[in-house]
Amino acid sequence: MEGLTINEAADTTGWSPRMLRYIESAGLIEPPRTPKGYRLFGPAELQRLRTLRELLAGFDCALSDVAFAKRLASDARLRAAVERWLEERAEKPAEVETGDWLTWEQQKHERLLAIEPPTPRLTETTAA
Amino acid sequence: MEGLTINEAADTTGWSPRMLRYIESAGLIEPPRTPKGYRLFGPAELQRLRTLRELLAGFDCALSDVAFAKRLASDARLRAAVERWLEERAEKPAEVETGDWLTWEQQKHERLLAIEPPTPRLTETTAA
DNA sequence: CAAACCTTGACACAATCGTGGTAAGGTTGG
DNA sequence: CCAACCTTACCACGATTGTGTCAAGGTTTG
Repeated sequence: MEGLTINEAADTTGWSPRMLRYIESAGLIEPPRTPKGYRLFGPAELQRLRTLRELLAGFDCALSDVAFAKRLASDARLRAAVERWLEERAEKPAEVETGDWLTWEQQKHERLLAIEPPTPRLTETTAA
Repeated sequence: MEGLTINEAADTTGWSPRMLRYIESAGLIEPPRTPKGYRLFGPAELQRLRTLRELLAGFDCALSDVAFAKRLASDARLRAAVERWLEERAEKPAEVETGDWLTWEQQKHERLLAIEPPTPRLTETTAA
């Protein structure tokens, strides 16, 4: 047979069998199966699992982070939206002072009212 | 006072003041402060906050996901590591003969070490 | 056949995330 | 001066993540 079973894979990668299933459920690996449904971990999967370990430990990030990175890599719309948001830099309204700022300030109260939910919170410390 | 205070910003963005502080603590916004430490939300911050709302709702992702995306954008080494992991595709070693795959494993190991050097990916992504 | 695997599913539990609330204290402005 | 803001720092609480363990049942193999 070509590939390690889940317990053997656990031994060689340092993950527990439980975690191997969990990682699969998170969409980060996809080991092939035998006709009867047994997972078979080939060299590629094993390498991926070891590298994943180093990745998480070395950069102190979470499985869900890598899962999101995968989503980013495969969903162009999501990636574009996130990039757009990140590039919306927080620039100070320094040059708007010429008058745009005043206009904006004047409109601020209108905008306050424009938010449809009648925000029942007028003071932050609402007794509950 | 060139900017809204936290409660005004909360009203215009739909976030609670509590969440505005939380989002800041997550590193996703960085509103300037008055000399005495009061946060001041300018138009850019407010826009960012509204967009963030749409982003999370529209793609059903979490604040921590966006925070990680920001990390990805600003940390080239992390980005390279994650990309490398994602590209380590589950290329099936075809029909690996029983004696072959150990060598293959070893070669892969060497291959990994080969790309280990700090990949001077200097493609700065404008983020800091 | 029976032991030793594998599968999915569930219960459990610490840690963290997302969110609200409150307290103690400084700042602002009428 | 005093009410209404702001600040940080906690406590609380449901939801999710990460992880172990166990149960019920199918599979492989000595």
